[in-house]
Amino acid sequence: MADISERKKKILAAVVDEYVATAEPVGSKLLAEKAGLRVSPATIRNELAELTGMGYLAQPHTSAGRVPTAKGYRLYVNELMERKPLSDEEARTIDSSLAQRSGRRERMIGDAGRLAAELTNYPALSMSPAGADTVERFDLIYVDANTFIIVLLMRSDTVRNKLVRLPFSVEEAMVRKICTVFNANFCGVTEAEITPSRISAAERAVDDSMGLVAVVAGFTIEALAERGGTQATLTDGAKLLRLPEFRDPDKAHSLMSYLSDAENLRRLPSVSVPGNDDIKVLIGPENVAEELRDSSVILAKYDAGDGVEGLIGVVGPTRMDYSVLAAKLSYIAEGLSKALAGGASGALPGFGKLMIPENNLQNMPEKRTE
Amino acid sequence: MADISERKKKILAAVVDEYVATAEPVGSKLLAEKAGLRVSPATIRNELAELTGMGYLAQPHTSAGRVPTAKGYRLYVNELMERKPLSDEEARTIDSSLAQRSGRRERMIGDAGRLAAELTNYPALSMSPAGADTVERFDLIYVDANTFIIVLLMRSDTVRNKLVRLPFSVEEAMVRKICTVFNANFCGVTEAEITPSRISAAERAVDDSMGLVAVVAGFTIEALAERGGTQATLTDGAKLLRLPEFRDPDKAHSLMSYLSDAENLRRLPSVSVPGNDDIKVLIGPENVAEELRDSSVILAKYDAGDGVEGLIGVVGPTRMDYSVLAAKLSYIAEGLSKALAGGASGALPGFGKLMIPENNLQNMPEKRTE
DNA sequence: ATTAGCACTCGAAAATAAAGAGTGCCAGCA
DNA sequence: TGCTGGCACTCTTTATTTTCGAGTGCTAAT
Repeated sequence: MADISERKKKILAAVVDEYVATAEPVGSKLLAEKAGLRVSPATIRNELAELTGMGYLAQPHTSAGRVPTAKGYRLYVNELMERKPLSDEEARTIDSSLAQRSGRRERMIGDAGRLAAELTNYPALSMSPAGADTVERFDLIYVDANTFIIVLLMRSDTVRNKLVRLPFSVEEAMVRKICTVFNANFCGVTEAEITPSRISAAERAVDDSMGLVAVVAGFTIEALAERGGTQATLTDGAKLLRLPEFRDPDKAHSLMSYLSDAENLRRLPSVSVPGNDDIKVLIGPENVAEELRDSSVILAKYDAGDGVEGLIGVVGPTRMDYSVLAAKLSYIAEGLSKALAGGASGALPGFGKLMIPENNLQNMPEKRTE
Repeated sequence: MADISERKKKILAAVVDEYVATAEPVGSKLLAEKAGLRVSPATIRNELAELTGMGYLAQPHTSAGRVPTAKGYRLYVNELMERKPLSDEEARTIDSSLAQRSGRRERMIGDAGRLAAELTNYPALSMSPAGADTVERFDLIYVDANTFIIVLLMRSDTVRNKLVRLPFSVEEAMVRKICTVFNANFCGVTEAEITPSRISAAERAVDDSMGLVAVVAGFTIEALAERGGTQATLTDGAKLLRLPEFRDPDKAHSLMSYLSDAENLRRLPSVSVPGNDDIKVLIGPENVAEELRDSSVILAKYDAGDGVEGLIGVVGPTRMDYSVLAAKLSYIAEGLSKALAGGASGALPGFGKLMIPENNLQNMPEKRTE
């Protein structure tokens, strides 16, 4: 890959930059002007022909300008592109947006996705692959004779709960006993380890003939299963339609349908690609899915705490400004990591910010500026 | 509106049916065959001309067939269309899909949306306008010296919680005291009623100098605000792109962008229209938003319990099969009402179904058949 | 009132023509 | 050997024209 002249690199970079900006195949004449080289179009043409032969460029038809191939983009991303730093203003926008909401973790991740979509003008996707979670502590709140609440404090510092209404009555002591048993036997346990036999054992231990233990265990399993799977969401898919490469409704439809299934999103980042590890770029055919063959995905890692890693990124055509997108996404990911570390699990969340008066005086729910 | 001959009605209905099916303007010859009338195309032409004059039909250009106007659709929806009952098979599909998931309320509503989208092949929207909620009961779970969990049991039978980590330590007694005070003073209270003065009073009552009361109050406000607003989501927006009327990418973009803002969705059903009250049909220009001017929305009411009403529906072009869509949506809405009433708040949720073994043996999360 | 007949309109699709951008290659020049 | 200007050629894009046909509105006859 390094067996490529300096001048060719410069030309390739210029082609990519130009094509990314205009979406039109770029020709020798334009390059002669724009690329910093002081050579004639004819010379450029020779170089272009060679680059095409090497597979970095392609031409839509015999008599058109050149367009980068996936291989061309790959080289560009790995070696050529200059890492553009964010403008101060953008950095500030991101900082403040992320600082604003120190709410629940899921919500912050969702918000980060929205932010990414807004800032990049591409559909954003956000994933939080919670590693196998476990219950840290069980609480059963006895409400009345036929109502109690299950509260699970998870190792991931999230809390799950469920209100249970019974068609018969139980005594508070019973609820307490169940709680104790669960805390003794099901803390730190993974989903797979909640076996029917262990449940029966617990049932015997508390002398439960009414299936209460089963209810609590069922909910626990549910909570673990939900946390165990990666959450993946797409924000603002409509933004695709603005792009010239998706003016063909069939293409747009195929891609958008594909992306609207969360299952597909989850599978997305499974490919491994050369290059930086904090930011992952999947270019066109590097994607496994047929539907993504002429689209690219840029993903940035963030740290969701406890060593769990999430991803936030954008989807778009192969023709994207990888350098600025990568910069923006890294910055967002970094900010998100900090926000999650600082806010959600560390010190008292937004202690200064959550104070009542301000919060309550602007009491219209969910006012977002867009 | 009733000043319209029986034959005209028949013809109008035929035009609508045909146009809905084919998306092509329909002409006199076809109508002469399809509509049950035993008259010649020429006669039909006369009638068509009159219907056009009355504003029920329009022709795209001088020499094309007729297309229903919004007014035409309105008449069709209100008087003409035959309420087609669902096929047994469809009914069964819906029943079983809804019965399957007896999870949390929000989840069920979301699932119903997905079901609607799948069954109708249109983007679905689901809204749950929870009326002003209040807290029924506060619980503070003391975890360790600098951690506790806030658990709010709401009147709507949902539970909200938050994990609080403190940068200093508190005693269990203190947490208990705060809990007592909140239960005494903030149960059944709306968001607006949580005033700074009441909070200060509570702070004095428990001798809180560290802002713990403020944290709990802040979370309470947040929970109330969130519940108070209508939740609205769109499922499967990509389905729009399959329709001929959205082959124009600009149209598609405009509508999809509009729909991807939840705020817009919330505003949607504010118009009141003539006709049945359980199912609401907004036809083209009856919609307030510019972006919806040549689209229609069909919404069915469901009962989310406690007299709170939600909506579930679909969005599409004005050319939709209102009768079958209305039927499907009513059925889903009805089923959802039952499911919510029976499962979530009534008896023990899915007592038989939630049993452990089956649930745990198929332990791959979220396997949905699609 | 209904119908057959017919001239007419107007869009969609097909056919044709013109324009333009960019290439590849060759021959000349440093 | 590498660069450059020149030039013929290719192939898309766009515009223009032509053709075709579906559907109408009107009139006159039943």
